[in-house]
Amino acid sequence: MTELRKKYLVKHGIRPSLQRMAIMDYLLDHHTHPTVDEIYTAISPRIPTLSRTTVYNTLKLFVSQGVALYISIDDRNARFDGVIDKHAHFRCKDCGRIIDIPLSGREELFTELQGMIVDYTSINIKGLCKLCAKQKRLSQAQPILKY
Amino acid sequence: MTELRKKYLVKHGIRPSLQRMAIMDYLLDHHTHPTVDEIYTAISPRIPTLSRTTVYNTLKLFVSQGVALYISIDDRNARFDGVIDKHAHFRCKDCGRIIDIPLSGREELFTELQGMIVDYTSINIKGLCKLCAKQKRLSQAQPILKY
DNA sequence: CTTTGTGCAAATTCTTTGCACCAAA
DNA sequence: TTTGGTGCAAAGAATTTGCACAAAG
Repeated sequence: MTELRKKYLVKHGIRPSLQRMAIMDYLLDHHTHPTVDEIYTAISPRIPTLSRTTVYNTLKLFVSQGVALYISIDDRNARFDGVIDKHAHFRCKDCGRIIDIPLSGREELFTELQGMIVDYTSINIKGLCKLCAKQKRLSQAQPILKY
Repeated sequence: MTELRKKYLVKHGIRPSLQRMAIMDYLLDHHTHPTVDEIYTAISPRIPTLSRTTVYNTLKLFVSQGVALYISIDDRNARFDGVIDKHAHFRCKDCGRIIDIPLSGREELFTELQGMIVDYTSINIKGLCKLCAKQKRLSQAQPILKY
């Protein structure tokens, strides 16, 4: 398990330090598109000497080596994704969750644009997620009476 | 001209102050997806008392009233667009320019996602623009000799 | 022993907030 | 004369930088 993850990093030219493994583990175990702070807070107890700087450094390295994606759907913080296959991101304006939206193939456009060289296309969708949309529908169907 | 712009703001529930008109003018005259600072720097000479706070306030108002778009393709700064019809944005990693990419219709997906309510979809593309791609091709074709 | 990684503290940058003054309805 | 707009200065938050020490090849 740990060996597998180690190999994964090495394969992408990343020396597998304790911190880097822990951060990669976190990304691959939690598909929540975490912020730097979320990662730091989660891992900190296990690696008490960990610093935010290292988390920043590591994520920057991961992105440059192509094992993580930088997601800019949240205006406040940078978010990161260890799942690197093509998919869109949906951000719910009520609960704030960021949900993966699979691309069915037809949407994988813009790999070529006359004369331009496309590296990467990101699709960000904003609105209400299923749960929040449902709650809204319910609260509208049975409005709270105001006296 | 000024009357037209005034009417445009009023139509969208925005009181047309000098500052707001100037900022909307700037957005509609420069399709460069400017940052707050770029707008501030450009307009400041004509309105010497202008503050960055007002630019922030105004852009937030514009976005909430639907006359401007918030663009998060640039990791460093918020960028804004006065052109509100659907199009994608391309950011060149060399020159940094942000270029509009028209959507041919087929790409205007994600207006409905089973159960979710979609407000807005943004498509951000990164790579090399035509000019920078050309320059790169040329420099590779005629490499500088090193002695 | 030389290169690379980590982590602290300070600095920087972008954005927001609180508040007083000004302007328009 | 009340509501809304502007702008200064300060605060806040996220990220970067400089540097010294630690670890690994």
